[in-house]
Amino acid sequence: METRVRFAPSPTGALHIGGGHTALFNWLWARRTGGKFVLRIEDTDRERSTQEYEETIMSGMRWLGLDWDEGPDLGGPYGPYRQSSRLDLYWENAEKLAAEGHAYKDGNAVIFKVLPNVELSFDDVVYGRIETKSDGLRDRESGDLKDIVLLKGDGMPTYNYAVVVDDHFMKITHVIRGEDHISNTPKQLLIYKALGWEPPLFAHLPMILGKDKKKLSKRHGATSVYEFRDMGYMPDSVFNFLANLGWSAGEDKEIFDREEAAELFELSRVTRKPAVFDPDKLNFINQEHLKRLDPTTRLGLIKPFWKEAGLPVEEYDDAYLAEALTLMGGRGQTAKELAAFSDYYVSFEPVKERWKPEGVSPVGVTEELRPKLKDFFSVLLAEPHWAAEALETRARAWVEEKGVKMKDYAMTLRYALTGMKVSPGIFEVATLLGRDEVKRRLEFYDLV
RNA sequence: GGUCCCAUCGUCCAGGGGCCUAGGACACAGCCCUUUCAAGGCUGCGACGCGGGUUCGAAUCCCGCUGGGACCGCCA
Repeated sequence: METRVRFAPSPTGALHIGGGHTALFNWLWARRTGGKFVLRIEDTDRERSTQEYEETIMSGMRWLGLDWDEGPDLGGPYGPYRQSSRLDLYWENAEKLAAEGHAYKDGNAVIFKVLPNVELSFDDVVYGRIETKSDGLRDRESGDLKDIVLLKGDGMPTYNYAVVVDDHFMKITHVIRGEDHISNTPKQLLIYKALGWEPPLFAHLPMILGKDKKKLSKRHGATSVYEFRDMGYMPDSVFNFLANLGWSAGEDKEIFDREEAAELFELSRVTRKPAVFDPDKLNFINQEHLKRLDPTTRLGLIKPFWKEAGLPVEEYDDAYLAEALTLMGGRGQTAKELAAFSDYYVSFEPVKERWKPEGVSPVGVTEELRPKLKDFFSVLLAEPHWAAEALETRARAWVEEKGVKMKDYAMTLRYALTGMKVSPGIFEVATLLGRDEVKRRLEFYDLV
């Protein structure tokens, strides 16, 4: 039988990390088994659901590379895929439950009667056997057995009811969702039972917690996938990072792409312990993916951040800019960081803003030192073969002759060209910047 | 309060009776490389929550405790 899984967000906010994690594992399982991944919108909360959020969630999923096979935009054989368009189905089956005595009406609402001592144990694909009875479904204060609202006063179904009806009619084979739903499962099982339907397999996923071990929320800073995009994280990295939460590819493999993950994924390897979101690890994974990018892709990623910083990106050709980024090597953990670290290739302005004569490590540009620096830079600028190796050879010869330290002069050059105390090899930087630009920058600081 | 779930380095994972003096990764520290910072290489720091069993042997199985978490909405 074909595997059918679904991700069923309610459009009451952007796609957050926890939702992305759930969607990702569903996607992985669908791709691994060659099955179908269904997107269903649970918009039964009329107050909070909006069309905008629905679109935001969908584009968040697309950004992560989680494509679905059936959904409100694509349609499919078991639609419609928006709960607000499936009301007849909910009404019909609620009516049936009421007619058979499983439910009763309370005004417009239809409420499922919970009987004591009903066996509701089930075998969770990741948690194993979960033993419970209907007796556990008690009210917080009164402690009485609590009936389950099926249809609300406004005619909309509740989550626990709609999810059963939809999963059944959409022929979902595996319900893969967060562990916070384990305790909802018995209620749903009760409804399956009353309706005489075969329940799907359940596979619950460990929660993602913040540093304080509490369920990840806004308090923990960035939680929507878009915030990560805006901070300069790549979708491949966020995907990779999320996939490693509650699952491992095995064999110490932790950097991978979607295809590899889809090939290796196994529900049986999903862990049960809640996972703490570690931004350091995300940074590392992002850096790894950043390093693996080809120059063109990398440039496409960095450009927006340069532009955002107000740099005249259009004045340069792509080959030059790509070369600059190649020179940057493994520096920077996010696109934003890499863009900030490499602004001096695109403009002299940020260099000027950072420059302080005394800021040059370790000695600063003192008037006493200036003549020597001028001599050094003049010699460099006079180098006929404008290439990193030739410049370095020339510089080494000069410092050796003068009996001074390369570091003092290289650092001043670095600072004048980049406005930073750290950069790739400064002769490489100078080479790429070109003789004219190097001269311009040095002249500006009266260093040549 | 009730029900359920979970428990290996600070964090993410591996290990599921002997291969474990517990492995990898992030982070952290140090060294090498070096004109600086990354990258890379090497080294170090660092965990089976506690107590009982079962067993020749337990991180691994069982029980209890403790500690976390989730749910108990006409929210999803």
